[in-house]
Amino acid sequence: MVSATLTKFSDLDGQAPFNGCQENFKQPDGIGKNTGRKQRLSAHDVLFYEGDKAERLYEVLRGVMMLYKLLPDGRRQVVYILREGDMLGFSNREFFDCTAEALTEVELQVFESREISTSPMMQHYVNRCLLSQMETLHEHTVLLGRKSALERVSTFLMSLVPNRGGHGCSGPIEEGKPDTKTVALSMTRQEIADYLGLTIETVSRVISQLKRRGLIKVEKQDSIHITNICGICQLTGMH
Amino acid sequence: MVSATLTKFSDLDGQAPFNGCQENFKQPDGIGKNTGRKQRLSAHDVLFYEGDKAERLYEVLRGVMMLYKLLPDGRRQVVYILREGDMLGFSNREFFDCTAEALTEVELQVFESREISTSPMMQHYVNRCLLSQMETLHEHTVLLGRKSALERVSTFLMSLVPNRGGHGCSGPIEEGKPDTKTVALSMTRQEIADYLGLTIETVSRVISQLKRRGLIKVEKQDSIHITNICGICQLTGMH
DNA sequence: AAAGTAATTTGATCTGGAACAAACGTTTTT
DNA sequence: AAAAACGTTTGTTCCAGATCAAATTACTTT
Repeated sequence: MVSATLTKFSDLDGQAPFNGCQENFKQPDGIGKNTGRKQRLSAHDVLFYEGDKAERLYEVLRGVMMLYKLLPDGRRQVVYILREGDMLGFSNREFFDCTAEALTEVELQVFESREISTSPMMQHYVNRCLLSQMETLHEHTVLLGRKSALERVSTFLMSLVPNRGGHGCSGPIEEGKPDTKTVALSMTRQEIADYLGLTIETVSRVISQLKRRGLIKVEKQDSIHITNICGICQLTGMH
Repeated sequence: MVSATLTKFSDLDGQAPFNGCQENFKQPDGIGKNTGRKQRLSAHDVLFYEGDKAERLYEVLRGVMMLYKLLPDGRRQVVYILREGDMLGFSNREFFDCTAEALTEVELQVFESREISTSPMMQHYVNRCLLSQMETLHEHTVLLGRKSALERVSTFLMSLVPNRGGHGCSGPIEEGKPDTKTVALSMTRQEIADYLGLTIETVSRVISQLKRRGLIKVEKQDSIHITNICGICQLTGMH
């Protein structure tokens, strides 16, 4: 059994003791853009398109990415947001079912698919990763299927507060600690709208409403200071 | 590498050649309701609740189940429909994130979690299973976030037509073969509504509309004869 | 088969969020 | 620094789907 505390896939290489792992994973980076094992992306670069051949896995070392799907008429749904430590590039079939695009500058660790399938340890790690993503997707399904616009945006904001994302804000806050946090959205209003199943206008209106209610302050367009985390939390529909 | 054509987890036991598998999986059933390795459920029986301790995996051998989540005020979202060959009971944490309920009579194969984690072959199978569920969830995310009621119900009906569920109905149909199929919903209107993020009334109205348009015939409440599969397919928003 | 119960359909009205439109900020280009 | 381009906010109108309310149909039970 792999330790439950592992949080980085790329840390596995040094220790993977059994089977597979014919190659050494960590390599010096720098040979151009895709240096064999590391890759850099600028904001809005596409890593792969839906329908592309799936032959590599990636781990986000730095930055934020999104997975999305398009309908033929151009409607878009962002299905997942990937942050540091998250993996992407899994596929059931030969081809990707989503497009992967960078939201910010991104640094990736690159793995060939066969590197994974020959190492039980890595497979186990991938498994945990999939399970965690599945749980997030279940939560998001509830958001899209059953929550109001106010609840959606509040849930989204809470997901950006470390350690409060999932089922945070249970009960009153520790004495002395201010119930306050500045979060980076790393997404435009359009991207947030496409993630939350809303329009850009509705996202903007809800943010304005939260501002008016004194729960948040918009510092820069993509940086929000939450002045009352618990207050936002009460609006997520989960309490 | 495990053969890509495996479709049943419970078939693995006979062949699993390496490691783990200290026990023989298939056992005679019949000792009461939960016979160690098999389990039967009646329609609307709950297999496990959200928050229950997660220590077993299940494979659906017969029947249909659903996974759902509830909000504190009673709103429900069905997040996944499980059919023959599907697995459930995965969990990232110690506890289940969803409730699992039978929609019809169900027969399950039961596995202890540690049986899985000690067999790389089974882990690999579980992995494929997770990836397939992930892909379905991505599709469903698009449905919930971006599709109209008509598109949602049409997509749902198409998912019940074997081999046409995902990206079916590409181009014209083979000569001679009638573009027709009777499908069992195995769900009430309320369950369908909670799956599609709609109300019971909207689901009913869309079904009536499809009936009026001559695309389907409602044979029994939960049995629908699709008289023009291609016609329904055109309404899914994916063509 | 009749009575009772539950699920579904249909009708009428209401409303949250979409769509359209314009004004306002912010960043980039020249 | 002015102009252009882009993203965001705010205002107005509209409509798809929710909500509320019966009526109808399908199952159970007796």
